[in-house]
Order: sequence, then structure tokens, then C-alpha cells
Amino acid sequence: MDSTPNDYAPPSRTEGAGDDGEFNLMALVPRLSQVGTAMSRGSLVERAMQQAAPGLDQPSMNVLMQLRMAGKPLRVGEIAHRMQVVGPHVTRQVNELERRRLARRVVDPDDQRARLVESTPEGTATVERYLHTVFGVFDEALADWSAEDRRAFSRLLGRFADDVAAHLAHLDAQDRDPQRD
Amino acid sequence: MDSTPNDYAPPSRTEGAGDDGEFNLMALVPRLSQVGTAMSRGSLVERAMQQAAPGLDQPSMNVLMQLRMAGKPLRVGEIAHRMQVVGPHVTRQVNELERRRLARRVVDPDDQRARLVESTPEGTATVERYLHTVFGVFDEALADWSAEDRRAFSRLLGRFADDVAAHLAHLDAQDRDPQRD
DNA sequence: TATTGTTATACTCTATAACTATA
DNA sequence: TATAGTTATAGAGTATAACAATA
Repeated sequence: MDSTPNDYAPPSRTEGAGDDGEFNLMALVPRLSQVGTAMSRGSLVERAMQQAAPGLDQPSMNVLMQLRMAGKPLRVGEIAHRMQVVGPHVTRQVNELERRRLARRVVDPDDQRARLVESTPEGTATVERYLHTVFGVFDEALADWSAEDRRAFSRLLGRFADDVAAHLAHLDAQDRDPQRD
Repeated sequence: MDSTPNDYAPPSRTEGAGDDGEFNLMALVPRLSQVGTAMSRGSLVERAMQQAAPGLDQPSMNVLMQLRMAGKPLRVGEIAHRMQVVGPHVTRQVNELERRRLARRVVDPDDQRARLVESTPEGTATVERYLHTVFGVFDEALADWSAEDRRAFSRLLGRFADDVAAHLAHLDAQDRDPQRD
């Protein structure tokens, strides 16, 4: 019983040829949701968490990921901003990471109020294991893709994320300050 | 906008950390997360919910969306499957939708155990308002895109979602039944 | 005996409010 | 007085377990 989740958007089955070729916003939405689910609570992250740090929670791994992507220690507020969450949330995850010796806090020399969160070697190794699993899945899933399609997807996804974010920021600013526009 | 997730220059040891034209998995991950956040708890959905049905919760709207995309009444279990959630979760949202007269349950004539959930006219109007807002934002955000880029993005995103889902389903099946391969 | 759905309960993620300590 | 972070608490979203009705 397991019917296809995709009656709405006929595209693909992909293997053969003819994608329908149309641009249809209605078809885009379920795909975006699908990707969102995969990145937050699907078997991909479940699998990667299991490989990398059984028992650790997802947001804590997300903190480690932010540190990994930044390549340097970050303030609590900066991590919160990058994760698109609120300060206290980060505090709790950093507590957990510190308890597990995956990260530590040091006072920011430039501002005694602030704390810099930095990954420990074990923290770095943990997030590397996580990314190894995630990349492995993507890599195998995209095994059949042409180099050109990969580049195009990367470019278009980045542009899409940027353009949507920028437009929403514009709308939000308008809401806060109806004068402008 | 201030510092966007774009600072993420992967620290040196990433595979082929190339420039914009390259395909770099490490660059893909934050973009996918960003899109996921937008679709689940960003200002896009907040805005659309506010326009369409202030006070209604997001998963209930998601149920209405599934009915809209299917174009026909669906069983509780089928809705759960399409939403990638578990049965009891859907039951609660359908209760809420019924309370608000946005959907109703009818016994499935083919199986007295099952219930078919169908949208009321008000439910349909509600989800149309929601989609109108979402499509409006996307449409404006993508205003500058060429028709070709739109088609390419639609095609590649669909293929990506399908290929990742298929590969994960394969891995999950392997986990459950290590015999196979 | 297996399946569809519901009720009751608990867990995870995230937000808001009140507070502490620097600035 | 404003800012960085923390503590305490509350809410939204989702899962698991036990059950009822029908197959």
C-alpha cells in the first residue's frame, strides 16, 4: 500500500527522458518540503547522527556544524543567528556539548560579556563523521548525474535560497516600517 | 541583510572547496537547510498562515495542502504517509480541522474501518489563500530568473528529491533486511 | 489475527520572559 | 542605559504505547 507521495506533481520517474519541461510553482512546493524534511527529521539525519554521535541531539550537531563551516570559534549570538534560532536555545546546546567535551566556552578577549564557543578535537571529529555520512548519501544518490547538472543544481539552489531570503527580508522590513518602499 | 550563511567558506580540508562554478557538496548542505527552515518555520510560512487562517496551526494547513494536492479525499493513513508523519498526529490535526469546519471525515465505503478526510469549501478556500501567498513570494523572488533557469531548477530539484529519497529508501531497506543488497 | 484509526502520554525543538554581568 | 548570555518556563510539532473497531 505505500502509494506514491507524488500524484500531485507528475514529474519524473526521472530515469527515462521527458521531464515535463514546464515550470510549475505548484510542483515546487512539495519538493521543497520534502527536502526540508530530509534535512531536519528524515532518515538521512537519523542515520548520520547514529554514525557520528549516538545520543547527541540534532541541534547540538547543528552547532558543531556552524563551527565547522565558520572554521573559527563563534559567539553564542552569532551561532544563534546562523542557525536562525534564538539565544537561549544555543545556550542549552552548548551546555550539552560542553558536558560531552565536544565544545568549550572561552571568554571573548574583546568583550568580557561575550563567550566564544570553540570545537574540541573530539567535537571536530564528530562533525566530520556526521558530514561523511551525509556526503556519502548525497554522493551515491547523485551518482548518475552529469557534472553539468550538478553544477547547475548547486548554482540554482544557491540562487533560489538567496533570492527567497532577500525577498522575505524585504517584506519583513516593510512590515516593520510601512513608510518605506 | 547582514551576514548570511554565505560566510561558510569550508575550512581548508574540504574536498575541492571550489569557487561558485564548482560543484561542492559542502556548499549544498547549508542551502538545503536554509530552504528547509523557510518551508517549516521561517517568515514565509508565518506570513502565509497569517493571511490564510490566523490561529490555525501549521500541520493542519499541511493536511489541507495534501488534500489540495491529491485533488480528492484521502484516508488518515495516506495523509500521514504523504506528510511523512505518524497516524495519531494526523488524527489530531483532522480533529482541529473538523472543529473549524475546514474538513470532515466520512466513512470509507470500501472499508468500514477507514475514514476518508475531505476538505470543505471553506477548507479549500483557506488553502488557496495560503498557496496564493506562498506563490506570490516565490514569484516575486524569482522575478529576474530566465524561463530556462526556472525550468532547470524545477527539473533538478525534483530529480534531487527523488534520487535522495530513493537512495535512502534503499539504505533503510538494507538496514531492515541485511540479506539483500 | 492483521489492519485502520483514536486516545493518552511523552519527547524534541524552539520561543518568551526575567535575570546577571559586563559595557 | 544597552548588550551578551543564562535560567526558567511555555508552546508547537511529532512520536510511542495501549486500545477499539472492523476486516
